[in-house]
Amino acid sequence: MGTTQLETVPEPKYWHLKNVIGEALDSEFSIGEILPNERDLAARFGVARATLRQALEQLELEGRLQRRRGVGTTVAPPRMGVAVGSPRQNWPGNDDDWRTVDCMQTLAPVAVARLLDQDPARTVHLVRRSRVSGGQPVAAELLYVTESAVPELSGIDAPAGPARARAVLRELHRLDLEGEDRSVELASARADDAKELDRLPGAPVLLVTTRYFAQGRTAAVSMATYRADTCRLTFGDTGDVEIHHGAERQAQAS
Amino acid sequence: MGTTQLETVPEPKYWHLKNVIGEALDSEFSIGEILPNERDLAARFGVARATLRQALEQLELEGRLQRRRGVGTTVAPPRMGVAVGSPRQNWPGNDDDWRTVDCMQTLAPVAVARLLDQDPARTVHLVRRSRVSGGQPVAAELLYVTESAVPELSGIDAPAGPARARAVLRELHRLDLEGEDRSVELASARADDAKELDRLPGAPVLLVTTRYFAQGRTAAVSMATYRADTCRLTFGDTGDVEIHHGAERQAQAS
DNA sequence: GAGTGGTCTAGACCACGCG
DNA sequence: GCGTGGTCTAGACCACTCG
Repeated sequence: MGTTQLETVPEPKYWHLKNVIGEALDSEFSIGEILPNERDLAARFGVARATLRQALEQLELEGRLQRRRGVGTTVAPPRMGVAVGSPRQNWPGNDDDWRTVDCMQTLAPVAVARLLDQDPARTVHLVRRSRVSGGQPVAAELLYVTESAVPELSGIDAPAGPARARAVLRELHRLDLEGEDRSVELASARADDAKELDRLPGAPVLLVTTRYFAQGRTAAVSMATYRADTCRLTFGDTGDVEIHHGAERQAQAS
Repeated sequence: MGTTQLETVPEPKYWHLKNVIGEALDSEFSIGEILPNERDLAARFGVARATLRQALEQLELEGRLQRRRGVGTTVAPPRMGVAVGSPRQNWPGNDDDWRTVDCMQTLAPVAVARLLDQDPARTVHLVRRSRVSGGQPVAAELLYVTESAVPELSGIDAPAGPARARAVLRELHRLDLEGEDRSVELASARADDAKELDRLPGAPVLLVTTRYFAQGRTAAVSMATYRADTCRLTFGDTGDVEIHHGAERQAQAS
């Protein structure tokens, strides 16, 4: 990465900087390599640190850099493809790479109650799961299950921990899944999700909301929060993929 | 929106600010209403403008605010649900809300050539389309079509404009679509896409990459860039949706 | 304790939209 | 021309990680 002077064009400096550094990442750095620290980089490019940071933020958003406080900035590996709802990915049974955390009985937020098409005053089972892929935490999920979908659990009072969560998932799995309904949007990580995903609060995430239908009703709603910097969500019945990576930058470059 | 003092906790000011303003948006503002300008707001909350801006940026990322240079900051309407690939949404025929822009013959970027499983030295048809929903531009698409998928066009030399684009789509539509393959990831808008989407370069977008299979091969690849601030991508065969909105904030609030 | 990224400040000027 | 948000600066201090 040279000490190149920025041009004097009307384009923002941070935009140039982002492109210059982005190209340097492709040609002069390898995955996992650590960059010089922000103060040095800023001095080298002759800009204020805040400006340099604006460029790095963009590159991090695009999944090309990873920054950790107290450690440094490293070159990120290509985003990993994470399968979302191809062959009933999340419907229990395939505990693939989901780790069941715990379970409690609570009131669903009104927005979730609406998705469940249920009275907000009725309690639901709330199962928390987290998904790990390639050794990295990639998603935190809140799974809201209506009590009517898993009636056998009404009497059970297992401790509100993993055991109970597994019981709920087991009962849920007994149902015939009739369909699902999904949406994806950009959000920022809530404090607790951020912690679980090893990010700072407010980090960009992809919020995947799924409704599961069974017995002619909405049986459960999942709100899964995926790290936007490290994940590429994949859909589709052909479960191969993993072609598309790294070099896609050239298709998307300015 | 009061002149509330920020607490003296170790949480970042901009995070508090974001929450405070976010709550004010729900309770004291209506959609489309304009907020006081940044300098006033910063003074009112007793913070530097940069700090206030950090909070507003987050809210904009979450689709709750809309900021336009030279105009001001307004309260954004709830994100619109945009159907992505339920009943062959993009496969020609349904010109739904897609507007065909133009078409040219060019070399595909190597990443796209790889997705097409084709020699990067072979040219492709590149159709540009843009999608409008609710009067707003929501997506810009680059559709790469292999020449072998639409052989009838080899001899044609219509002017490289909309007419030619429509011809390509027409031929493409003749094929039997055998399957598709989709991925969604966060990206930042390239300069030209940004312009088309009425955003600044680098604005956060959802990049939807789709491979279309026909005749046992990959016939086309679409790279569609959706505004992340205004769109919620919806999937699934039950094409209703539009329940889930606004109030979901309570499900996602810190 | 040294070094990193994260937050925050108080200014300045620029680019754009609109009357 | 005025007011808006967008960019940029040069500093300061904080929170975290690690040797």
